[in-house]
Amino acid sequence: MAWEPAHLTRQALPSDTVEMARFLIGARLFRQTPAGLLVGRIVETEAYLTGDAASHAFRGPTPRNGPMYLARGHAYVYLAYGTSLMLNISSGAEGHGEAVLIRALEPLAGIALMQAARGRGNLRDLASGPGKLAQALSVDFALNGHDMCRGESLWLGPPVGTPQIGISKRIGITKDADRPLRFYERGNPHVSGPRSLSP
DNA sequence: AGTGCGATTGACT
DNA sequence: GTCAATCGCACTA
Repeated sequence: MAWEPAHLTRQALPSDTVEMARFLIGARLFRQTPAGLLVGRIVETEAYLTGDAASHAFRGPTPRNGPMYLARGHAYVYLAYGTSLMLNISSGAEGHGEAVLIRALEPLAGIALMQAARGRGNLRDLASGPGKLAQALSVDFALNGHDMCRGESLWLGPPVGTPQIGISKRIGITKDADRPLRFYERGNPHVSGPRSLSP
C-alpha cells in the first residue's frame, strides 16, 4: 500500500519507558500475515518499570521475560491466565527489563481479517483489551523477541492525530496497583474497561 | 516434583 | 454484577 509508512526506527522511540508508553498512544501498529495486512492505531498502553512489583521482571531475568531486557522495540509475548496472549514492547535502557503493554487498538485496516480472527463483528469488540488485540492481529509466540524496528511481520508506524492523553492506575494487577502508569486516548471508544477508569 | 497464581475474557444471573 | 476456564511459569522443597 502506498500510504504504508516506514518502520519507526529505534531512535524514534523514546528511551524512557513512561515516555514511550505515552508516545505510543496514536502510533500505528502493523501486522503482516499470510492473509493480509492488519493495521491499528494504539489507544491504550501500560508501563512496567524496574523495581515495579507488578512487572514480570521484578525478580530479574527468567526464561519468560527475556525479551524485556532487549533493546527497546522488541516484542514480548506471553500467555496470561492460560487463555489470552499479551503483546508488549521492550522499552527503557537495554538490559533494564522494562516494557510497555499494548492494551487496545482502534482498527484501521484489515478489519475483515480481524473480525474473522475474533469471531466477532462489532468494531468495538475487536481490539479493546490486550487479549482481544493479540487475537485480532493473530499474535503468537513466533513473534516473541521479534525486533519491531526491523521486523517484516510486526512493526510500528508514526503517530496519527494529536490524542488527548488520559492517565490512570493499571488494570488487573494487585501489586503496585496504584501507580499512574496506564495511558489512553480520551474519548476513544476502543479503549478497554469501564468508562469510570477512562473518563 | 508439586503447587498456586495471574498484566483476561466471555458467558451467565 | 458474578464467575469459571485454563496453563505456563516461578516459587518452594
